[in-house]
Amino acid sequence: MSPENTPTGNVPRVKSTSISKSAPQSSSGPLKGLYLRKQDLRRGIELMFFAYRDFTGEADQMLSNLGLGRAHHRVIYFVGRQPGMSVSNLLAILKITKQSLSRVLSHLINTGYIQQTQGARDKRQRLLSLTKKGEALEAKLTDLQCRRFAAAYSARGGAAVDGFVKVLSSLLDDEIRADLRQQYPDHID
Amino acid sequence: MSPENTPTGNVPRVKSTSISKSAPQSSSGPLKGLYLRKQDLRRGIELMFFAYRDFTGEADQMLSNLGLGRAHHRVIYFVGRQPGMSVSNLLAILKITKQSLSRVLSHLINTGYIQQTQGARDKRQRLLSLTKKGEALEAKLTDLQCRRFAAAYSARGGAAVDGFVKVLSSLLDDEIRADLRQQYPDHID
DNA sequence: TATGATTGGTCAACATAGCTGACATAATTG
DNA sequence: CAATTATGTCAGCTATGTTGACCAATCATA
Repeated sequence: MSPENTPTGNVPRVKSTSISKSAPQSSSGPLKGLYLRKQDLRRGIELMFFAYRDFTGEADQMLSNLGLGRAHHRVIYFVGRQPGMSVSNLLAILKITKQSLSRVLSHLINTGYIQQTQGARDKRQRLLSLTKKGEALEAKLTDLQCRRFAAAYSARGGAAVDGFVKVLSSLLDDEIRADLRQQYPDHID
Repeated sequence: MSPENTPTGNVPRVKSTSISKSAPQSSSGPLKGLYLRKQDLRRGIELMFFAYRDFTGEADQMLSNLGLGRAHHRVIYFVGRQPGMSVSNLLAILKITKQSLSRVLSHLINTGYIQQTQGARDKRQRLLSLTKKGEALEAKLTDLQCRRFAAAYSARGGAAVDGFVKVLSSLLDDEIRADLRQQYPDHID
């Protein structure tokens, strides 16, 4: 059989785990707020897993047709977001080693998606930017993901989007949240 | 390049991107809803990337101390969530190949985190469940992640949590959303 | 100006976690 | 009995992360 999906007989049913809606919670005191029940927290965990997978899935598919992977996508995305970015800046965002970055970045430069120019103030710096080809790909990939977000956002409305952004922000490590707050002037935080 | 952002400076400033809150949007028709501006959608993309990384980071660390990885965590999590689950069921949830699953699952069985029993109705099935050792690890890992969610949820309140769940649900592929709706009786959808 | 720190690159080796293809075994089902 | 299903296994490939060791150019400063 095709090993991946097609549950055939047994669909992911989870009766046994699901505590009934109004059942009191064993591990906690009284009235922690209904959204803090263990089942709600676990739903959050699972939603993150599934949503992240689906969110990246379409782009991953498009990338693999070009012989690229998700790591290339990240580089293209963040360089496109901030052209003229230095390598160390990119490393700080991605939080991977320079050896890991080197592999994908060299490939993107060799295949004409990214160009680098020497820094004016500091000549050691390689300032990265997208080529026309890189811009075209970035636009296609970002459009794909933006469409998914636009659909979700408009299906749920502004109040839901607000809550979404607030909660996601609070899931971040403090340091990262501070960075993002700087970058988005009207960030909800 | 993409017409929306273009900082052209190098610093992580995104001033040029940030159209003022009430400014009309160039690429779209009138009044698509303020949260549908390109910058808002990109913020969503980035929040997903950073939040997912931070969300998994602490557990990854704990796992690596035990010589395990994120793939093991997923298996432990979903088996813990639904004890007695069959291998094909798990494959359907994880959407990886049986060869990939085999590697981590065998390891978890050999190291005593997971046990399997023959199915009663269908003797071909291997029904998976956590051992005591597995339960202990699952509890530690899930608690870590639940604490992060509990902090975010209580920092932002029930309305925000509601929006968070709604938007994440709408980011899912339709098929997955249907599955999750079944599993959570009071799922917002 | 000499020294040390920073920016960036490179080689080599390794680990994790995905993938494909091919094949095997046992049990169920028609 | 034959086909399908559930599961496992061997072999090999790829993408993307990791360490560790070095090197070169440039910058900043004592």
